[in-house]
Amino acid sequence: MAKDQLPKQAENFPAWYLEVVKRAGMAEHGPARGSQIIKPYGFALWEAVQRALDDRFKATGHENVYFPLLFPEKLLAQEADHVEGFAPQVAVVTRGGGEELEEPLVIRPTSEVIMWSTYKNWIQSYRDLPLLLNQWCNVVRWEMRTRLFLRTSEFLWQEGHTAHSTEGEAVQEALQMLEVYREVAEDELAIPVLTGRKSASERFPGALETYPIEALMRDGKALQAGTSHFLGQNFAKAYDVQFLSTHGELEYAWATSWGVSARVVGGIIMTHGDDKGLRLPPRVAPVQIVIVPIYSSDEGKGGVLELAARVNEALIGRSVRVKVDDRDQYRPGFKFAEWELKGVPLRVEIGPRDVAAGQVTVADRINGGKKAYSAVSFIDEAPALLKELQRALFADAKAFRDANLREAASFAELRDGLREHGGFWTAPWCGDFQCEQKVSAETKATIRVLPLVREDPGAPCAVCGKPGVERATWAQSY
RNA sequence: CGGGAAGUGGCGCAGUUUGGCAGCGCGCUGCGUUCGGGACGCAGAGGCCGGGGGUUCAAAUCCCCCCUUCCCGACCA
Repeated sequence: MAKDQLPKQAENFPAWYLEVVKRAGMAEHGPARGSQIIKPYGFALWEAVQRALDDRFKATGHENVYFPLLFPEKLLAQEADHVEGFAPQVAVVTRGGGEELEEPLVIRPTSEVIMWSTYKNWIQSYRDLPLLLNQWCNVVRWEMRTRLFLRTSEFLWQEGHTAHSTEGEAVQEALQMLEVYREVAEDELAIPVLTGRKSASERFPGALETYPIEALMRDGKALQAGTSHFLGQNFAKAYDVQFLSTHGELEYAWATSWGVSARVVGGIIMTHGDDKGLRLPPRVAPVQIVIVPIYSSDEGKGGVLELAARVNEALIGRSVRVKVDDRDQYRPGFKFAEWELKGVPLRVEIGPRDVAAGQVTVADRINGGKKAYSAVSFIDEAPALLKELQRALFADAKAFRDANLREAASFAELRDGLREHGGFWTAPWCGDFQCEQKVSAETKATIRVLPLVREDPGAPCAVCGKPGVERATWAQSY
């Protein structure tokens, strides 16, 4: 009988989540308020996400850079909406070298300010544009309430900051990166997402449009897994970034910024996890196949380890991330449970019976179940099997998301649905902040997305009954 | 930042009410038996009881301040 079981996912989702994060060896709390230490297994997953994103950034012409962690506080004050939005969450360094600093330094909560105040020096002509830069870094935001991966006071992310000569090009850039994020979420992380625009009240401070990807967690709450912003000329004007156009006129540059953080690691856990722990998408799983050798006597041991080593090498030859768990101190049942907790997509069991039959026993973490393969055919089929599991995991998550993406015809239905069922609820909206606020006040939900292209819903606002201007999608969220 | 709960070997906890030798389970180390779904025996190691101050002959235990974590709100990737 299994000892030391996880909390049931359905009974206490937050406790289940924290247990998985800790027991799978992904992260633990750090010593400072809201900080976290990311452990090797969690970091390996983040690295896989980084690779998937970075490959696409390069493919779309972006270059990586690094800007300072600290910059003078007064720089922050130049863009009104931006400073107002971030001031409460900014950490400030006031001492250095054993003395009070004359000029306090802020720890970046995001880098629009330091980058755009520098872009001023880099951009003179339309020939300097577009400027397509990204950086992988950490940022600090003094959040009131924190949770491992999902909201920590310091977090890892990438932030792209681009400058363009025309409004149209900047909007296209923001939408292009939204599409990159959608593709990484769905094709790599197997997380189906909604894309769209944010309402004015949910927009990034200083942005004209914010385009998010929104995912649905297994407890019915939404998670913003990435955002792309069209910033207009706000930052160019605040930091005086002007260029000479083809017509010889001085113009302000157009900006975008976009980011994905290590929060998505939490998103993977909460999208795919079950009562046994994680289920990882093969494309980003640090270990795709684990081989567990089983032997009951020293005589059987040699043959088992030999077959395990052969399968291991053959899989490495097929570019599979494979690991042989030959730890002597644990028995097979313990290893099975542990790798299930860690979410490894396929587990290969090789024991004396398998050696005798020239076969391997393969357990499937995504769909469940075990199946015997001849060693040779498993080696041949493994890459295709992993592809199939990736597809199955996405299909699973999508079925759940689609089943929890509902339409509300009335305010009562919207309110009760958000309160009682959770998930996404779509309803016609008049566009007024008052109506948005009323729903939020009664349900704790917020508008997660509006359609990318505004379209008449052909029905009155579910809240006030005035003519609707578009359909809003609501959910409670992390 | 408001309301609630909690911090005791790596992890999970008891002990605090009523002050008096710091304990239990898991894990860890060694040896042996085991090994196809979370093994067992024997012998060990490991703790300024979150931090600082106070009361007392004596503090994990009582008082004050601070820090951190969890849950519920307000804030957010």
